[in-house]
Amino acid sequence: MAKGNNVYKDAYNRCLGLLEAAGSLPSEPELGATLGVSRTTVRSVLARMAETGLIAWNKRDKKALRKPCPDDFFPVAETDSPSEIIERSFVRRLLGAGAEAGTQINELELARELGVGTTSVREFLIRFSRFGLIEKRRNSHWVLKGFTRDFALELTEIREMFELRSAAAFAALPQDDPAWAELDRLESEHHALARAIATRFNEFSELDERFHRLIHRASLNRFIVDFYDVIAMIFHYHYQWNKADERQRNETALQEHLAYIAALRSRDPAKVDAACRRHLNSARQTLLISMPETAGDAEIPAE
Amino acid sequence: MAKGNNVYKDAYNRCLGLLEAAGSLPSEPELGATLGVSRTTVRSVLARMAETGLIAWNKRDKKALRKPCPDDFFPVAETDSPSEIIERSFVRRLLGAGAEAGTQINELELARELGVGTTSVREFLIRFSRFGLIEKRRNSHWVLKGFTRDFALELTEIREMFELRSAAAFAALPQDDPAWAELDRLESEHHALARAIATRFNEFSELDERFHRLIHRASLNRFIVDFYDVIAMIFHYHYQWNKADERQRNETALQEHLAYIAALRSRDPAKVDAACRRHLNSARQTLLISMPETAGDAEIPAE
DNA sequence: TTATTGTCTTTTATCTGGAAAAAACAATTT
DNA sequence: AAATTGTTTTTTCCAGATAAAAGACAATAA
Repeated sequence: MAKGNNVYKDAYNRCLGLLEAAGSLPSEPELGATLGVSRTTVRSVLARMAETGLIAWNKRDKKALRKPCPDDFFPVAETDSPSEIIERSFVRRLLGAGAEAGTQINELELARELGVGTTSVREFLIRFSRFGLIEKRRNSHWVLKGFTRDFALELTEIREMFELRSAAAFAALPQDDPAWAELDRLESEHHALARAIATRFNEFSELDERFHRLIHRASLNRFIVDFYDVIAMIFHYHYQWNKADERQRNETALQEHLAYIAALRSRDPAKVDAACRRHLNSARQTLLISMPETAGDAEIPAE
Repeated sequence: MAKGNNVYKDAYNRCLGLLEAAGSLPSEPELGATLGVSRTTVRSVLARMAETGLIAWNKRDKKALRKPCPDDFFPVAETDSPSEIIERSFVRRLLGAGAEAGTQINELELARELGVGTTSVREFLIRFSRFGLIEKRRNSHWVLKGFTRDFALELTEIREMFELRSAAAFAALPQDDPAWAELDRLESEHHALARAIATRFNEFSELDERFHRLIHRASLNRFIVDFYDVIAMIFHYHYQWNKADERQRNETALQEHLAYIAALRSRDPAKVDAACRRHLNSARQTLLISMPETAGDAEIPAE
């Protein structure tokens, strides 16, 4: 037993999408670039597509012979890498119930439950430790620190410090910096979403992340930029199953973003600071309200 | 092949020290606590000590029979875990020369050169990635970002932000907080070292770390506390072979610490801020001056 | 009783092996 | 020539195995 072939399966599934849209496929290197995989994987994908009669593959020609049907796709469960499987399942437990602070984490047990090797679990835990939710006892087990109110407060404290600084840096960016064009684009997306907020409110979180990452990037500081991963992880998973008031919450945040964007454009430090503070305050409130009062009494969502 | 026995060897060596100092050894659990290992390891240590005629071990009695001689110690090279071996050697290269930004890191090659398994190398790289000096390409190699001037500036920017906030929090600590007593203790150590600075200047860096960690802890924020690990790593390794002006540098810093401590005691936010700024400024200057102008032209110290 | 020792079980740390994926190289095709 | 395809080599990813170390339980001594 060795490496799984999830990269291939995932690339294959995505390639089916491309095929359906275009009717034929580009060169191997180009395909590799768009799918984010090597040519070796691209060729495996093409080989199978030819085999199953999806395309006629002759050197440069890759014409679609028929539309992909649902059966052509690999089951999504098989397109995840062990590390993705572990992350989803681990974070779900962690942010959900039954995650009393102080609980110890057993690598072997986790590996068995999830059907992955211990190496993957270990590597995941090491990677995950930077989020400040678990801690290692030297030569011994990991300990859960818990997704507590304290954690949320510590997280938001840093976030506010970093974002205020980034926003100030953003406002000071020269007029020809590409970030301004990117901000324009994001603003239009905000307006578009605002017009259809009643039905598309669930698209906000992705926009939110792109917006804040853009701001953070203006800091030109890798530690600030990287820290946004922690925030994004928490928001991504926590709100995924905490849908209370989602629509209202997103609508408010969207309007705050628009005000924030206007402030950035004004390039007036005081206005930027005020708009940024207002938004971060409400983001903090939203997070705190949606959290269990004491660790461990949140609802666990069905898998 | 499996796990090495470096924990045992290291514990054994340290236990020889205890034996020499005390003439006899305490109970197994107590010994385990002082050495930071389990009873299982303690018993292996005792067993060997009995075998080699160092102690007479009969249940509760563990009397020294003779003084440990140099031959009794395991070679220090054998007391390091693979992960420690990798860290030292990797960081040495990284902060030294031949570490052009953009260079790619080969797990297999590194493992072979250092005589360790690839798993250890992988785990090390994952752990090390939080320092912001390397970056992973998905499904591919790691890339060196380099110990550059930019890195130093980004690092110090965060450090200053965090420490100013921590220092303010420290000054606001209630009078009965144990941190004040700890500060008193550190102050005396500073005074003691100041009196003997001519000969003991090299003891400063350890004191420096303890002092700054104490300050940072007052933030009560795990992200701030954890970030000090990045700073400590850089200072630890970088200054280990950059000894230019070490004495003068340490003497200046020591005096700045004393002023900083006095400011904290005054509990006057403006004074704290000023003293903290002064020290951080000179720390930044020191780091920048001691760095190669362009990445890769530093001297590599002999191993 | 309570701490300590003796023994047994579980878990971690690390190496190895091998398939998947990437990367490098060579041969074609436009 | 420049890009694309065909082929070979290298490297990563991950499961499995195992000795070391930790932890748990039982027996014994103070």
